[in-house]
Amino acid sequence: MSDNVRTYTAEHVDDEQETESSADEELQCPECSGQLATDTEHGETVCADCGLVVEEDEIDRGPEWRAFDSREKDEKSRVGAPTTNMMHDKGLSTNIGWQDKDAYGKSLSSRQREKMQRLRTWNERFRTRDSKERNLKQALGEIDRMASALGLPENVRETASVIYRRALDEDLLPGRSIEGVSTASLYAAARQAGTPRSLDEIAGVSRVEKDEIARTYRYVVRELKLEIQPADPESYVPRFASDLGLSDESERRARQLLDTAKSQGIHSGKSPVGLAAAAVYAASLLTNEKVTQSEVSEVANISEVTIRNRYHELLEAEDGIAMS
DNA sequence: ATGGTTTTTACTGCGTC
DNA sequence: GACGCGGTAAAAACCAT
Repeated sequence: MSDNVRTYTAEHVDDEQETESSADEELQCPECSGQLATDTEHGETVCADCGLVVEEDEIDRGPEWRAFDSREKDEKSRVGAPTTNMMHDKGLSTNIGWQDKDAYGKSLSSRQREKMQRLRTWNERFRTRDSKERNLKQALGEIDRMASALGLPENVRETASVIYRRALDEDLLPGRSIEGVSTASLYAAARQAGTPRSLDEIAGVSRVEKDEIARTYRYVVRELKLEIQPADPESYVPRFASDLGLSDESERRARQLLDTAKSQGIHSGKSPVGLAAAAVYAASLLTNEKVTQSEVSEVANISEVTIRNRYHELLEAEDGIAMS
């Protein structure tokens, strides 16, 4: 059972990414010919694999037009102001008394009792479904807001929504804040999609504290059995490089450094961000494009010491290959 | 809670512009 | 003298147990 769930998600997520990128303008990267997700509609250009500029901090002014299955697609096909949480079902939901009495206070026949029991069951089902829908709506708004602030592409938001929805379905919410779980979902989605953001960055746009995000994230990942491999250092490279205004050449070198490091297993246990930052710095030295350690540490949010340690290791690994 | 590992903080010395 | 860089020791953060 749980196996089913897992494989389903994995495939589902993959599907989504592919259809997403191919639905947009088909752009293949000349360098890496990897997946290149552009979202011209929202003014974002994001390529996970190769050295294309990632535009950050863009504001998404698109309509709330998200659909999660074909049914919702039909219902939601409209443009307009986002639905607000002002719409309560205030007084509109049904309530069925628990006593087996009719309106005059008389007891019901056993057949009637059975019927009422069935009605209660169904009513309860619909009621909780409604509350979940409201919950979801709020969470999606939150996810969208944060994703916009971080300049994350559409497919990441989709994935985040899927994760959140599953968390909701599996009753992971009680005891946790909606915001916390939305943030965690987004964090997870960003990593799964290969455009990771560090916990710090995520925490910067969330209303929730960093360690709570981390806690919730771990919890969600464990409960939903999400398979999330440690972030690939290379996925940080383009962002850092463009933040520092480095050439494509440097970026290529940085990747190359990381590859050889990986092939030698230098990278295990080390923070991916640190490695990426070090690779970028090292590459800038190799191509004579002056960037200082402190500049790199600035954009990567990593200490200079770590950069130093890592980039020594990177260069050593490179030399080792060159010798043999 | 604990212990091992990694990252950060703070400080110092060296060379260069 | 300020700046970039390298190294070190101790503290803090992180992770698995």
